[in-house]
Amino acid sequence: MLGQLMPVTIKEIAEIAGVCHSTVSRALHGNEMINAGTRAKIKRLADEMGYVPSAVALSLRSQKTLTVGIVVTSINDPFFGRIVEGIENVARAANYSTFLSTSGFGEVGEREVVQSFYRRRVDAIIISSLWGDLTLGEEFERIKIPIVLINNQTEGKYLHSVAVDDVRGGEVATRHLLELGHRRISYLETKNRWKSNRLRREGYEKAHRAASVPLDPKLVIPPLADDDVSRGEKALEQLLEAKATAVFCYNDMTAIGLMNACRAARVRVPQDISIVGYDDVELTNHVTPALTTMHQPRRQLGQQAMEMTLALLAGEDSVPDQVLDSRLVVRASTASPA
Amino acid sequence: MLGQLMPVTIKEIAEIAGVCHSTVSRALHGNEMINAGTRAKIKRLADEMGYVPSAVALSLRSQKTLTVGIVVTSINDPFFGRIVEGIENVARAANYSTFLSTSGFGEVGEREVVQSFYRRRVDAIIISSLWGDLTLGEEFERIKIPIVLINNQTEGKYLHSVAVDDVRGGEVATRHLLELGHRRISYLETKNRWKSNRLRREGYEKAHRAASVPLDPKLVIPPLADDDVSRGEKALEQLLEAKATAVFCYNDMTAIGLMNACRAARVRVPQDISIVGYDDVELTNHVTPALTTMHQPRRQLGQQAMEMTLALLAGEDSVPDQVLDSRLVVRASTASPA
DNA sequence: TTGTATGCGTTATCAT
DNA sequence: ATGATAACGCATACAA
Repeated sequence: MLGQLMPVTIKEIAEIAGVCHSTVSRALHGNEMINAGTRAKIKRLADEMGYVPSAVALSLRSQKTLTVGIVVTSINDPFFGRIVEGIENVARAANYSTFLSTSGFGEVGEREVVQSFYRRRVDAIIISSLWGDLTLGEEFERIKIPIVLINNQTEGKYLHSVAVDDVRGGEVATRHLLELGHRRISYLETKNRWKSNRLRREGYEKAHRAASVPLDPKLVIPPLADDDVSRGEKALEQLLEAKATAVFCYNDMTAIGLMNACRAARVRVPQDISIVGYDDVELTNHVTPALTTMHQPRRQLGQQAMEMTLALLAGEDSVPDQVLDSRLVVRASTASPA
Repeated sequence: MLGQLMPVTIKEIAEIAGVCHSTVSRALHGNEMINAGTRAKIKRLADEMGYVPSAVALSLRSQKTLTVGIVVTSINDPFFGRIVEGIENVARAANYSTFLSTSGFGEVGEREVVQSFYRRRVDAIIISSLWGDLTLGEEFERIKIPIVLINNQTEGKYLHSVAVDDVRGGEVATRHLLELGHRRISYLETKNRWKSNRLRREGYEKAHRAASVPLDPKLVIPPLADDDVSRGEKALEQLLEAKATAVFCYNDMTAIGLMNACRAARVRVPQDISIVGYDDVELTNHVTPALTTMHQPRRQLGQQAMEMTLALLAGEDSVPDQVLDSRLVVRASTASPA
């Protein structure tokens, strides 16, 4: 049906113009000394014929593709949407294109994706999805291109990263509850992002120590489900048993699940229990009551990651890891205990 | 093992193996008659050296890049997330990679993106973002590759498309309200997607005619803001003036904006006013009351689009446009009028 | 069975 | 000022 009519090449332009293809190349590039007449003629011709240079050929020759691969666990997750947006904006402004790929949660998916990016000869890779301290290390060892991790979950030091200070985040969130007067504050853990989970819990503990409020292990609720929302929904019972008056949740979706459970059980938020989330997903503004949460600068996370990538690509010697700050957004889901 | 700066090429393997590079190529491809010994040796060598073929070189030679470009207005919009996910899954299974790019809402962004994809020599383009009946037509005219539109907003017939039946969707949503006993039902319009807006309104009118309920032009509320949510928030006053007892909103985000306004004004949903959204974004399940809405099979939309693309790429003669059905999801935001 | 040569589209280094 | 030629990495038609 669609006759794959081939794109115009400089060779074809050259033929019609009655010159050599290298002349066309020069004319189009402009920066050579070339007869003004032929240059004009060739430019006009190229325009008429709808010439668009082949990035493929350019890539082969220059050994640079001007592409970066992005891997996220799920493109649907509202958390990643803004990150990708941030990356894409900076990338586009720098004439880079982005390959997007999802890895799911398994390590296998990640290897596959990285492998595929390597075949494509992307100039760099930005990853916002590491599942654990996987063996992807070897993979990276061989692939000598810049790799930037966003909120990375590994300890490897050979990689560049931009992240939010999770310890501080957990600390600020918890302090907010302490300052409201809460003394029995729960932390609701997650399953699949063990590092940031640990850091936020560290912050949670740190805040308690700073306020000289004793920690009760019973108040740390381990993950009861895979899915973020269900995890929150299933936690209510344990929270009540532990007599918590406030909860700091690993992320917003878990907090929202918990809120659902509270509504169903006629537990009032924030009168009976205060809830703090993490991420500040759009959603948090639209639930009832609006959720108090730690705002993560997600768009900026993506932008910084891409800017670091560009710096690395430009061969800059020292591209320091970035640590961004999250900030508390107080809404309606937290209050002083009864 | 030995990580070198540049990726390994068949030439390098050939040198070490003491054979010609074409022999390596054949050995790696397997389907040629070749000495079993040398094949094994070469394969082992390639493995040891960490050889990964260059997709760039392959593309140049084969004139196929095994890539498709995706353009959406915003990657952050929950509506597009699932669509992209659907595309990506099918694409990856078929060994295609996806370039992702956002166009914003202007036509300029779209041209730019399509242009960039063309330079990259993508094999096809999937667009889920057309702003109007833009002049992108010429652009497509020249680019002789398959283009698949998702929920397209243009009338061009030279393009392929997969869409949800908006007329029927509007009709079903409205009928639901009519069946609940409502007689003054508003339609809340949108701004930047005039075609589907028109179609949903058509469905809205059709349902009224089918039920012999007179239409009141005052009940159709034109867009009062650019942003989806604000549009909903600003509409309440006019709704009350028009004495509407129910509202069919162009999409979920607008419906949620309206719900916010209702809460602020102490207008009870659904007791005082029933609200129906459109899209069934995740969010709708988590607002209070949970939103009744038209479910769009977004993931399937993406999958179908990519499958159509693959069919077109495979040279299939007739690849019919797809029209998917949306279905009503009744939740808590609708009830019979007082 | 394997080596040689060619071309994909482009830029760059030679010549002329 | 411009033409000829090589090179980027790979697959393949043709020769041996």
